[in-house]
Amino acid sequence: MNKVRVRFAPSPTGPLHIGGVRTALYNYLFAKKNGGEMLLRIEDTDQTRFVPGAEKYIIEAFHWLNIPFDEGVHIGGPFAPYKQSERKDLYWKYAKMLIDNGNAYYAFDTPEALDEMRKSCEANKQTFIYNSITRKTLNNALNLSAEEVQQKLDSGSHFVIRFKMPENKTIEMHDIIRGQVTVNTDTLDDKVLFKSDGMPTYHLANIVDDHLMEISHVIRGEEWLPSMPLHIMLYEAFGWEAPQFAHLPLLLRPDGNGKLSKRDGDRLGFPVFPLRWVDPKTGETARGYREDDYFPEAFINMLALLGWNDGTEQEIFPMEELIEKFSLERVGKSGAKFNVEKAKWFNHKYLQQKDNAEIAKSLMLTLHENGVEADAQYVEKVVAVMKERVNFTHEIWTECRYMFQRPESYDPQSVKKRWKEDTPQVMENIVQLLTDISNWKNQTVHDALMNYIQEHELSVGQVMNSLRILMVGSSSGPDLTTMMDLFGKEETIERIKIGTQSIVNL
RNA sequence: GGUCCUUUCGUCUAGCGGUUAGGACGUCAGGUUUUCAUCCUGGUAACGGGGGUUCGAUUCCCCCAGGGACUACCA
Repeated sequence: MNKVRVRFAPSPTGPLHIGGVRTALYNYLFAKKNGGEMLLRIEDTDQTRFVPGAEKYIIEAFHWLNIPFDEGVHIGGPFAPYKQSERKDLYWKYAKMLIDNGNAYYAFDTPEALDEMRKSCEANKQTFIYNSITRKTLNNALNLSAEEVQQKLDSGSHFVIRFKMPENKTIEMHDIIRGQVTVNTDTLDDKVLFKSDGMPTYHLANIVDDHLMEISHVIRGEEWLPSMPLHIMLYEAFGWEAPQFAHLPLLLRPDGNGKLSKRDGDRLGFPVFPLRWVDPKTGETARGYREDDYFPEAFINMLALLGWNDGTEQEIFPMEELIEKFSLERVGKSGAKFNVEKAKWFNHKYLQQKDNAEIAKSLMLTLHENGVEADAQYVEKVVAVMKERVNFTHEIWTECRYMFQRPESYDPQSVKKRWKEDTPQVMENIVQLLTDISNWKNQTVHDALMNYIQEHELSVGQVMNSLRILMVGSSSGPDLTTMMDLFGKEETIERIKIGTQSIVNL
């Protein structure tokens, strides 16, 4: 087998969505598994759809994901340039080559005329196909003399170049994921290869570049399956060896039907993009996994398992293991609905494995943004006790503010349930008791409280939960004396005093 | 409408002719905990329908139905 070379070839028409990320990921895994290379090529042959910032976004996304390319627009390489608009001059030669060998022809039909025909066919419940039958009656070189064609070209008439699809030919193709796929050429049309604006279409540019860049495997989304026959025919027309194809199943919407799309994220409350995206025209923003505080490793792990598994019951795979175990043969055939809960679960799993100091570092940023300055060592200790309780780093702040700030209010329900007539008196005694503790530690505080409770024949739950309300503001949170240990003696006593006063005043 | 792809618990999936159809997320119940969460244990829940082939089909074939993609001088 030739060297494995794959490509990821997005169009810079907007942010990369997670389906695209998964396609790139599978390309990457496949390449690395087989000791091959992966390149990033920008397919910007449609000038009208160009979105500024999209290319930068794509590169940044892969940087965040820690998926490196071996060659590409951003790093160059032996087959540069890697942007199709910069390769523009090259495609004409290949289009001409197909004309010369009879596999393509000039066509002069106007878009309006074709539109008209499509409409009238539709009205008659028929499908207009520009193919071996209809091409005989249309405005193209096949129906004109060489002189007429030359005259049109010389006079600067707008033209396109179309592929001359053979008549009634059965094409049998092989897809690594889907196996044998068979199509009859009569259902296909004479696709435009070269547009009147002087740019190639996707089909031409893609085939030419894949060939020139020595791509061995084309791994792409299933939306491209219908054009696989055209692409195979193109390789044949050029006399080139075609790469192997693998068409990945699509990522579907979690609720209803259809392909996962840009809008779904906001509606359903989860990002469909790796990074936050701000539309340069409208200013609209779309959430990103990075900004939602997912670990890139967790995000990748989740995505990898959406359509692939290694046949065992393992679900947590670090990147190295994904590379080691990945195979296209084990990629599923049917579309997968995206599930946010599972995504969160993956992040939870990765959070538990992470180093506390590292989490603390990131948490400090969140704290800082919220105007909280905390000691790094303290934050790390908080992380150690709190991380198992949350899915995301930032939740150690949003869900556990009491670890950094005194409660601002006291949950009425909890107070009603736990706060009794004699509680203020008990708290006053406890303040005294705690004040006398010289060796402030989880254990000593715990023992002191337990002794007090026993001596006064109080209920453990009653006392501890009242204290918890004063520490946290509600009936939740980690082990009480662990928390008190973290807070320190002074803060603990302050919280008891302040809280008791506030509740009494209610 | 046409073409192609696809179809196992609510979701992601294992299964590649003979299984009590397994796992994970979710959900429910119980346990652990001074609370909540985590965690642990257990339960719930699936082969779209109809024909074949076969001693035997979730598994192979055909038809239907559902779902998806494509059907542009967009990728």
